[in-house]
Amino acid sequence: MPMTAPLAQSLSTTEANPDSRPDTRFSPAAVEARWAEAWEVGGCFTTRLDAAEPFAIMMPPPNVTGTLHLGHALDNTLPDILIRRARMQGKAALYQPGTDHASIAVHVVLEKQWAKEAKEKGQKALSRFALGREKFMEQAWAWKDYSHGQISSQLRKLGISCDWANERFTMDAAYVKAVNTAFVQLHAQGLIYRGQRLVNWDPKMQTAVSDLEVTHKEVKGHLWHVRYKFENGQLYNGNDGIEIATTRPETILADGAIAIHPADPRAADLVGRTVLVPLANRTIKIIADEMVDPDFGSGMVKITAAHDFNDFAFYQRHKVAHNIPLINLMNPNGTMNSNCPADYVGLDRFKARKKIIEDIEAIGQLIKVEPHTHNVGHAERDDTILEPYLTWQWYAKGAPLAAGCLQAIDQGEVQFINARDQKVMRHWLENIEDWCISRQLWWGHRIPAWFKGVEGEAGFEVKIQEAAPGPEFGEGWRQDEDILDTWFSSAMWPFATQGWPNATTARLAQFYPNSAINSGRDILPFWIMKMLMMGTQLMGQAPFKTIYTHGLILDEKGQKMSKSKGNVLNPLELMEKYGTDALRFTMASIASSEDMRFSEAKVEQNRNFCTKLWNAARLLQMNGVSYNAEVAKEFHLRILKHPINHWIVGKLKKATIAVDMHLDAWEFNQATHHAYHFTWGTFCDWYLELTKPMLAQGDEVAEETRACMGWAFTYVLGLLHPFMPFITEELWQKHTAAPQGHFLMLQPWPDVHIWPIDYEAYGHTTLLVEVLTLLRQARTQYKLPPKSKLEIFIRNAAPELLSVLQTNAAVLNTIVGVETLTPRTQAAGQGEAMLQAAGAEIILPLQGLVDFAAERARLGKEVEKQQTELTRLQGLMNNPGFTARAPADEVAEKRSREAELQAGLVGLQALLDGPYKV
RNA sequence: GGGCGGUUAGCUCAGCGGUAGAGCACUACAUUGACAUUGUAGUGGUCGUUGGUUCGAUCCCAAUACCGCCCA
Repeated sequence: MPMTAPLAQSLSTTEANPDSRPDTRFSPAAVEARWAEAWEVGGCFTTRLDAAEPFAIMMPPPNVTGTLHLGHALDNTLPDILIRRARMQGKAALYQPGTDHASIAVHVVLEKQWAKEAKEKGQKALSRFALGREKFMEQAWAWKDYSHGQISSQLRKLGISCDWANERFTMDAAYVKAVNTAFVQLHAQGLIYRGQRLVNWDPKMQTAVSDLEVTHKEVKGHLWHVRYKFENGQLYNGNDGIEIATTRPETILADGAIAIHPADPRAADLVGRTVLVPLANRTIKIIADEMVDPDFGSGMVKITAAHDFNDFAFYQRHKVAHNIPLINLMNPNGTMNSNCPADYVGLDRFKARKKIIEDIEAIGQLIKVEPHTHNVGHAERDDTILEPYLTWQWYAKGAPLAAGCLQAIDQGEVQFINARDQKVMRHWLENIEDWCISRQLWWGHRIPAWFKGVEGEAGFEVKIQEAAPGPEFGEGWRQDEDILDTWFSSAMWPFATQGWPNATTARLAQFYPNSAINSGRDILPFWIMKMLMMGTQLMGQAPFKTIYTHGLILDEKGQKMSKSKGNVLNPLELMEKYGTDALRFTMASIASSEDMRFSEAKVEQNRNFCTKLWNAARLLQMNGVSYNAEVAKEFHLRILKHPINHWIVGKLKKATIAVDMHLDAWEFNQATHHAYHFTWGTFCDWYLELTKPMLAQGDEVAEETRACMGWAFTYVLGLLHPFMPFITEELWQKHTAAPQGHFLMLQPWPDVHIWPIDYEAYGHTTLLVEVLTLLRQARTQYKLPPKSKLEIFIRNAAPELLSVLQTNAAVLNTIVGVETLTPRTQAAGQGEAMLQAAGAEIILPLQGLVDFAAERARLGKEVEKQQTELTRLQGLMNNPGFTARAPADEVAEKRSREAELQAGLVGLQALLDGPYKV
């Protein structure tokens, strides 16, 4: 007989067509696209700008460098869960979307593209300098449009509920205005200055990068030992010169001094003498300084102030006393410049190194070469070996900006979800250096500074202002060619997105400071610290109240995901295969401040969870249960009679409280744990099983149960909605009696605190569940045929236990096959098994089914186990320290457990000594 | 060299003062019944080591070993 006929009769009125009976599996693809659009069209994402309590989080703006990866999925799912809950709680929830122009990263992307295209055509790769600034910017904007389109469509697919109407890009006109204003203000406050010093220079991109963007890597190189001769063939202690070891021989041509440790025994003899720089034939002084490590190399080092950070510091200490030259040997692209002898001019820095070694060897001054491993700075973005390089740059003063942040932290204005972040942040702030904020790139915010004359020379002038200097300032002004570090603009994200510097915008007043910020721990110093600086300085208040960071997503083997390793998982593919809800739930369930191992198996597990939920809905539907807003509204908890219905209300309340508590604490993994186990383990495995016989009764119990099930499931959907928006919306809409244009997404969050709970009824059901569990165990253990029926007895049962078991005779029958349950006073005898449950003895007549030896062994083990626990408890009770000092409920609890064990042991022992005696 | 973490079941991880939990894996049984993307039951751990605090320590403190990340 086909299933559909009887089913159709039991369908709820809203689902009259039998053909629309849902399949046993949830098909996410169509459903997701439909709701993503309906929510947006239905205005669900629009931020309330009324007096509601604000809850604002700024999206960490993805770089417009391509498409999103799993890290983005995590970064956006977590805040979206809180935002969706806040929206349901009736708050003015704002998840501020937007993208970051990602200056150097976009430069790298474009250059890679050109290199690829050129290779295909067999041509030489284009450089941005050949293209020119204007054409370059056109290409960059085109790329931005492409990447932005990808990103926003992916975020929509992820179900991220942000206020798209207010989306921002860090290079929008209004944002540019904000950045310029910030630069001018910070300069006026004396926090930005121009300085000439060594920077980390990327010769490939031809720009400065900040200290934080330098990755130190171990590189296998060499240590070249070179003889520096004394002038005119002089000898000291029989030597015609000194030995200097260097890892960078190409800088020899710029040597300005030799340094030796003052405590070095040779120092007395050598300090103050001069030596000849090989090949250059200039004389330089030997100077004492404690920076030298006497145990490294030859114990003396050459000083090349324009090409080494330590040497530059040495230069600052000694330049006045010793008139040390500061020689720059390189062009911005890493080739040797005209300060070198003609033979070297124009050579690439690494070719020059090779040639210099050859030339020094040719004149007999190369003593030896040793292999040597050392740390070399690489550019984080393009992996080029960086060059310490002398340039003029703009700097932001670290210390005063950090002071404001430290004050905000000290005063508790900002809370760190992860205590360690506060330690790390303090460490950064307390050891801060000035921040190089200018970059010699094009894609970004051109610095609002105007120059006249040659920098470093007399008559040079600078003006800091948003517009070009007018004619009243005379001719010859030019705007600084440089742009700002990307982090300068993203540091303003919490307020520049809300209308700053226009201080009167309602959004700014409502949403600043933001409620929280969320990001990967890896950008704590880049972004979160910079936002703290800008916020405290420009807004006078920390930009957010809560800081949450998470670790990195690793693959299932604990390795970093990377294209070269081929272990990258694409969120879009996972969403297609398992559904967005499964991916979102997985993200929340693995969220951690530590690095997280991600695996497809976890997504699969959560896809199964979706299937479970889907089929639970099917069961309700097949039983004529409606679950929707109307049912929920008309349902009155106070009129509930049946203890099992009271029980599920209590369980749902407990689960919701737990989910709320963990979400408040940003403990997403714990929140999903409670939501998952309540839904699957309590609601589906127990409640939906317990209610089957209740519904079959067809009386007022069935009626009440049907109503309660529908009510409870409505709230289960609400509870799960922030984690799994699509499937929950689909199920809710499928049967909802709510008017058109209503969404689960906008339903009130379960307000469980007003739910009355009948704890007595709840407790009785707990007893019932305990008995059912024991009987299930017994059925397995005694290998009872699955469909066999039992006639059992109960002894020493408390009246409430007896009552709940008798009330639920149908449940006992359906779930554990108990046909009759009869109280009796006689203990278990021959051929009977005894189970201890809820303080009573349940007796199963199992004539012929019990292996007496095995049963004796089991009971013996049980006695042993209980005896061990009893002994421990008795020890505790005899310990006056415990009874006197432990909390009273703790003592009372142990005491009652002790009594329970004692009674139980008597029963077990009686069985062993009586019917089970060998 | 400095800073910050981690070490709990075969694997991945929760828990964090009253001698331990989940998912996966594994074992047994079940399957016309919402769901085999299933159900029921079970196996599996001296919570890295050593001290200390405490009536009581996986949990707090200290030392130590190993592993990891960040900075220099």
